[in-house]
Amino acid sequence: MQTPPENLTRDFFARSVEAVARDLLGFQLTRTLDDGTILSGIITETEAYVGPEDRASHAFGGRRTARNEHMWSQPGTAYVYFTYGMHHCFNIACLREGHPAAVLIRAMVPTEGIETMRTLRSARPRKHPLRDKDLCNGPGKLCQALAIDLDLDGIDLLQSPHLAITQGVAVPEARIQRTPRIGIGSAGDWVQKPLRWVTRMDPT
DNA sequence: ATGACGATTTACT
DNA sequence: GTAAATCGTCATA
Repeated sequence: MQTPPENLTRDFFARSVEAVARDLLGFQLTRTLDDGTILSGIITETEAYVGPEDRASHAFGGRRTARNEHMWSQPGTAYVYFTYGMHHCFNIACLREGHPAAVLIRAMVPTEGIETMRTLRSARPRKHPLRDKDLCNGPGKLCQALAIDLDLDGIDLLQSPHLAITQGVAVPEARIQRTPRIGIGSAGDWVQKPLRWVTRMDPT
């Protein structure tokens, strides 16, 4: 019998977004649907959006709008946005209230509720059946697989019955790769900064 | 009011 | 590798 996963504290998110992005690797993300279905997985890829100085951030230059309001919220708040007319992305606010920093959760390895995730990911007709490894290996895919949409924008991850993060396995530095962020068009110096963290959950 | 664009994904050549 | 899908958001007017 294992001890239940330890819930995170506010302090975990009240740190630099880089530290949180790194430490979230290996942690468990759990979504509870309204019908009680549990969906969860182990986080394997994150990105940090640092603050007003970050040209790739929605909050660059101190922009504060209805969409990105929850980047500015207290640490542990979900920031969910809709993009490309069809995808959602899930982030978590970090550091402190009033400072727009957030970690984008880009990918996870699904561990529970896989068949439900496959159904959610196949809402639209699909050419080929989805392999497990393709369910949550991208920020839009992960949101679709977990039924994360704007309803969850602004929720507190330390309080929500719908979405939670719990401590998982420690991931050693040797298993972590840092790279520039994905999909950043033009953001000057910020394009190249190594603000993406990736790990592999399968043995090498 | 309008237009360009996007922290993406999928299918096709 | 290239392109289409698809629409809310934001800056400009």
